[in-house]
Order: sequence, then C-alpha cells, then structure tokens
Amino acid sequence: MNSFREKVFEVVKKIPQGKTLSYKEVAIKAGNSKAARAVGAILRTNFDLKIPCHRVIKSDGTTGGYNRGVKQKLKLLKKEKAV
DNA sequence: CATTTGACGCCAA
DNA sequence: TTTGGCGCCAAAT
Repeated sequence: MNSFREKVFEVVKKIPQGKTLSYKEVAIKAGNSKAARAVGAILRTNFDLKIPCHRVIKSDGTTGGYNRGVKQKLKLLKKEKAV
C-alpha cells in the first residue's frame, strides 16, 4: 500500500463473497472517510479481475456503476448475495 | 502545473 | 420524496 489506491484494492479484494461494502466504507477502511468519490474513480480506472468491484455499492443501496456494465454488476450481486 | 470531471456522501429546502 | 448545493479525492485533459 504505497498509495491510497493500493489500500482501496486491498480492501475491495478482502470483501467476502455474498457481502457488499459502500464506497464510503471502502474509503474509511482505506484510511480516508471522505474519499468515497476517489474510490469510484480508482476502481473505474483500474481493470483488475482480482478486484470484486461489483461488491462495492453506494451507501443508498444502489449499485452505482461498473466497468463490465451495470447489468452484469446487478446479476453478480444477485447471485452472490442470494447464496 | 491548473482545471475539469466523476462508479460518492451528506445536509438543507 | 425529490432536487440542489457543498465537500473530498484521484485520474484525465
């Protein structure tokens, strides 16, 4: 974790299957409770399949966006949360 | 280097 | 409940 993004990646990678964290939660775990926006920017610019970014949603409960398409994100969440 | 944009969050009206 | 405004951070231009 040499930068904030590294921390964000670590946090998101640690999200267990069937669970979802809000951008703010991820930001807090990464060390900046106000960097929710930055988390989205980071996940958006970083395409890493090792990062289950589909488990990161808004605090409102809405999914937000996804680099593979919101439809895919909804489907993944539905499947993972359903189990 | 300065400015703008955006997968966000919270508050007030 | 919905809309508008402000704050915060990282990446893109």
